[in-house]
Amino acid sequence: MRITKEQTEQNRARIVDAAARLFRARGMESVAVADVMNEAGFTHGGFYNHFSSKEELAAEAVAWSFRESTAQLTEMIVTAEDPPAAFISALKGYLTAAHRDAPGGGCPTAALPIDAGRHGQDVQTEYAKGIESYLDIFTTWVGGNRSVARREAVVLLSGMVGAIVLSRGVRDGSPELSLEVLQEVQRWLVRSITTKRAPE
Amino acid sequence: MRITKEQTEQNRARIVDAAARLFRARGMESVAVADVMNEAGFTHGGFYNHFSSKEELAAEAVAWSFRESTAQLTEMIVTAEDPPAAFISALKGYLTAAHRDAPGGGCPTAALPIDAGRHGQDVQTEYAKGIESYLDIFTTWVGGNRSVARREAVVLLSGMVGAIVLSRGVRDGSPELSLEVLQEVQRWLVRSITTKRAPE
DNA sequence: TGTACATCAGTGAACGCGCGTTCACTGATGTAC
DNA sequence: TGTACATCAGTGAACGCGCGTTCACTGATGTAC
Repeated sequence: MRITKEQTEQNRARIVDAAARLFRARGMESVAVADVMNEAGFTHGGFYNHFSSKEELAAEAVAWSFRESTAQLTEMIVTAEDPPAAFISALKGYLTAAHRDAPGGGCPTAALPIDAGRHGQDVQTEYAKGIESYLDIFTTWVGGNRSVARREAVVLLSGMVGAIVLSRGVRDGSPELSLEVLQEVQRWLVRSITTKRAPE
Repeated sequence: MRITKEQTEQNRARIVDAAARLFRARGMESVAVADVMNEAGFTHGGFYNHFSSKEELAAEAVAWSFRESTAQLTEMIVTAEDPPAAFISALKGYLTAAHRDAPGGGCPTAALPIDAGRHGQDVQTEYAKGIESYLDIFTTWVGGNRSVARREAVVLLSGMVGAIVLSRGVRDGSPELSLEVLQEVQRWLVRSITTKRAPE
């Protein structure tokens, strides 16, 4: 059952993509190699034709999800008629119940920080690179002096990530609190960006 | 080898305490029942004399860690000469490498949001109650109009939690970024509270 | 271009190991009288 | 208060199951000539 080289590459990509989704949705520990292979449409035995270990897959899946999600964000902003407005609108969309409830296709920054912290160098390196790419996008669109914007970006990203992880943590325990967190941080975020832009 | 009733209660508490530490440090999935029992100084067989399942322990451990950590915080503020200053100082201490590197004895809000989100009702309920108790403390010490203070508390807590989880996620992958996040969010936090207190 | 062999992606069974949970056993505590 | 039996927390072995990883096998693709 040997397969075309291109087909092999495609299959490998399908595995990474499946892992990227499952890991964000259910956590790296709770997803088995067999789950990933099954999600990708294969039996689990073939896994080691592509990867030397689950850890290696984890690092690639982290890189993959950041690439996908930063590309989406950039695309959304750049193709808009009013990019700065689209940026704010994207950040607002980040802090919604829809994003909270769909971690598998959502932001890896918010889905994986704790899992990343508990994994090895490779995973953490990819995670850190991913965060930097988010910060770069934020810094660009916050505008103004670049080093000031960078600081603002760090604060914005922290607030947004904190809001998502908290809202997910209490979702079933206190749905009101979960929504309150999203709403208040969204309000704060819009206020922060617009006042930064038009000071006084 | 039957044991005194009081001794039984103490032993149970030791198990919960060990779990509370290990779960925050390494995550609920990665810590085995046998690890907890061993940490508490027992063999693992006796676990089910105290708890009906690991899940039940998880819910109790969450409640326990919040009780411990909010009590510490309150104590620290209330016994200080200048409580409002002690509050700010406590928040600053939250955003340090020391706290980042000691999740086992640190804030459960920052250590467990994602684990909590992936667990059952009981765990999430305890987690949500814990967050509310944190928000109550924040709301009190932020001061001013209570509903405004509550909003401020939600934003502060989100920013702080986001900063800690991010700094932990990139610690080994990018130590500089890890510190940058803590530092910038700390700066933002102090600015937020002090300007709120003395507006212009 | 055609042929013959080597390669290797996918399959499905298997291996070891660790985990949550159960169980038989022990002997000191708790309790009924 | 003293005695006799029941209870039950702790021990250590065991059970089943799921996991990461390995392996023998297959047959179409890749390659050397």
